Amino acid sequence: MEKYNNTTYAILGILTTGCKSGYDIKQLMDRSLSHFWKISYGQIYPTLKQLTESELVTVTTTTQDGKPDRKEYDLTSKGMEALEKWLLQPIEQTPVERNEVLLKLFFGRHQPTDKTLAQLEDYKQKLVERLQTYTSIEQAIRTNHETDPDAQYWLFTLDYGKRTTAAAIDWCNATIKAI
Amino acid sequence: MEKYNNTTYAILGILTTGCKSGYDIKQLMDRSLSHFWKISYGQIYPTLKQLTESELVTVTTTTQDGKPDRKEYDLTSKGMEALEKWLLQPIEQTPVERNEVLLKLFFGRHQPTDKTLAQLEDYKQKLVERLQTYTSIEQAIRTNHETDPDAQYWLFTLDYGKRTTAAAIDWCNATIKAI
DNA sequence: CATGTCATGTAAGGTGTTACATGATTTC
DNA sequence: GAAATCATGTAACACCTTACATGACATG
Repeated sequence: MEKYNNTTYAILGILTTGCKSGYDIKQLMDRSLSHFWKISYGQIYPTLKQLTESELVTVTTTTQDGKPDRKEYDLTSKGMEALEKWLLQPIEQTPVERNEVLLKLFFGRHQPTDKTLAQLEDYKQKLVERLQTYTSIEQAIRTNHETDPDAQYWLFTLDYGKRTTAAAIDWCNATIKAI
Repeated sequence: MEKYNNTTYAILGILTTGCKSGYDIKQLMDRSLSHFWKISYGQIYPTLKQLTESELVTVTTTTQDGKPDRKEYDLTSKGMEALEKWLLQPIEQTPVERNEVLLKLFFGRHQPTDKTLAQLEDYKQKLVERLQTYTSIEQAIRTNHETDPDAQYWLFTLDYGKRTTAAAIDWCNATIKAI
């Protein structure tokens, strides 16, 4: 069995949720996975093509009136197997999150203090907005997917985002005070 | 003035701390910036070459007895200006941290519960180890760089790592209970 | 005598984004 | 009439890691 990268498995996984087209996949990603996995069309379409060639998915073109043609993708049993196998693989190593704010703060000595503070305030605001986004997503899942068997897991991942973001906001406040 | 990527500025910044060679830069990165910025030699050496060509740094080859030759890089005034200018630029957008654990958990419905729990336990352990690493780095900074004017800022970035990691550990515990 | 440290560098390949191209329909 | 939504796709380029190549000295 070939090996694929995580993004490919993400697409495979999303196809189990009812999303069928490249467009659908992008929608769900932006709405529900965006806080820990984000990809562009430039990745989605070529990956779907590749998955079709490897026979992990099949494709059907459907015509709709008033809307453009769609290509609908469905997992094959081989595709489902590949997904399940990947899920069971242990996670190698958590890659480092690159943080531009921390990078600049690391060299904060070469910057006027008021600029450093302004940057921290700005970052804090972005984090607060992010936290609000998470709350919106949470609401959306609770109302639109109440009976969805996936909902529970989706809320777990959201909770992660909420907790770590809240911790980052606390850090902003503490650091602003300390400077 | 040309534009460079953040990694290039990271290298420029590290050159202000007393590190002078590519090897030194890698050392400091691994020891002090590794929790929010990590790069390989495959990036460092070509970047130093490029910075020399752009005249942001100068290079001197020094011979040492018992050790290989070293190339020592020094910031030029043009280089220092570029660094300061970059520090003042506002941060565009915080990129999304890709998290394989969350990605798999998102599709947790297709995995046996005991496997999901095992993965969370594993992740938790890695986070605990990471927290310990941060504490070691903190100790190292407090003892080796007590009088260093950079130390304060380095400790701020470490505090970020500690707080967000602790929040992630809390999340692990809560999620393990909830499943 | 094997491993670790010090030290520099390149080539190949993977991964990803951005910008562009195309075009119909619906909503304000 | 403009903008948003729906929908697919490619080419160019940016960025980065891994593996390899080289070699001396020090430590156990």
